[in-house]
Amino acid sequence: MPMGFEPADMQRLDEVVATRRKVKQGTSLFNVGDSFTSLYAIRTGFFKTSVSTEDGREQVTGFQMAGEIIGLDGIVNDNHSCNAIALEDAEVCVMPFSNVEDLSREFPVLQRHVHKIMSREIVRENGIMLLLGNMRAEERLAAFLLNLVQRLHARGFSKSEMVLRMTREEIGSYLGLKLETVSRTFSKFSEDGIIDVKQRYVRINDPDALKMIFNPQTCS
Amino acid sequence: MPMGFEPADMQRLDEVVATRRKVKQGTSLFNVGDSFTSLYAIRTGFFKTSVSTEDGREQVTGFQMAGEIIGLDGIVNDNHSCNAIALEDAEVCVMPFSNVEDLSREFPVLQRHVHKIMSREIVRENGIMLLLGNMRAEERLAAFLLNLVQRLHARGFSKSEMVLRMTREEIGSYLGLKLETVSRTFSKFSEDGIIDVKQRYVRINDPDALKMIFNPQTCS
DNA sequence: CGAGTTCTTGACAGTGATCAAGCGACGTGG
DNA sequence: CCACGTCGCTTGATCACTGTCAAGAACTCG
Repeated sequence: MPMGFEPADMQRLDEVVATRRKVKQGTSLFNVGDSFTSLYAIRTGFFKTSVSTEDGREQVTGFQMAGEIIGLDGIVNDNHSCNAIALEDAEVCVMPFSNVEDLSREFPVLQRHVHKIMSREIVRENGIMLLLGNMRAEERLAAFLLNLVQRLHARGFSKSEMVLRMTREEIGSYLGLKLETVSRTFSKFSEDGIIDVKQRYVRINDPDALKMIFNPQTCS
Repeated sequence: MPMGFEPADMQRLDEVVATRRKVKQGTSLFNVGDSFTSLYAIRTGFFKTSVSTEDGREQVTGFQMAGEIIGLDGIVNDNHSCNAIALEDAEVCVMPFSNVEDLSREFPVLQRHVHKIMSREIVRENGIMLLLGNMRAEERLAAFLLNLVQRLHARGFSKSEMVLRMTREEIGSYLGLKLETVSRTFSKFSEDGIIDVKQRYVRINDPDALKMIFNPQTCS
């Protein structure tokens, strides 16, 4: 939720959230073609969003965690254009979009917040396009790990350790790689001592080395 | 501009546009790091937007033509995170974002319009991620040509002919390919009789063949 | 007309995909 | 508690697509 509200307004702003909804691991919050009614704020759990070609090739478009918003894809056509699937048991706040729009007109700070969330998503996707269009496998995975651990750290988790919620195949789909390449790249990072990997568990031993792979200029 | 306005409102809505601005071919409307103040509606001309890695690799994130909106990337951080460069002499309507927000609160139909524009951009980028992550060179170029000619046709141009405003290198950057691969793929399509190419001029002889390459399922 | 840019084409190389096999972890049911 | 089956992960061998390097042609614009 955005900062900068008058306490008196907080109660009104609670009105954006209609209900909560639990989503079991492996089930979808929404799918391509579902009619769009609401945005969802993730309270707990972990999601992936994906789109597909007609012939079944899947592209994971993002991994979302607590505090992030999903469903923005549905606004333009009143139908969702991607799938949102829980990678672990999750709970979301259902925010009917008409409520969001009504209250946005009343509270400029909420209006601004909504605009920033959408703009942030556009900028994030620009970054992924750069990754998919220009980077090599090692750079992609380094960027992915740094991004993930940074977001987890912002939520109070470790700066260097994490348990991945997604499979190698899902990571590969997100990064435009095959699962074997993801696995091999993990192994290489591990052999180089940059990380420790054991299945879903990853420990980053040398974050600077990852940053160097991701971005050789910034010798931080 | 959005449909469904009362004529009486039209005059107020003109207030979103503060000024017009001409942008000469090869110059930028804004660059990474420029402070964000306005969205821009393209009146005439053709733009590319791009982001870069620190070490100078460029990713074209989109090509924009008359009627489309650029600058949405700037909202989240009050700074632009991509470059917008005119590929031909252009003119844009400058829409100070504070005007957009103020009038959005007054006119729900404008508010809805703004939200749809941002959502459309998110969905478009999802599609590019799918292209960059999963498609082969021929599929990427077929998708690109079909998309471009469709947008031009919607603006009253030919359904089958076009003059590209961008170089092979810029197409390649957008599609995650090198310019030589773009050129070779053009040549292959031409040898197969699917298109005629002569430098920037492209004529689509067999749109169905392109659709088949792009999406083998839909045997339209 | 000429310089520079853009495009095409060829030869070769490299990154990551594909195919294949085996291992390890996890969960379920006996 | 253990056996077994499934799913996910790792690793090896080979292949293919696209990238790289290079040269020359065609076009553009001052």
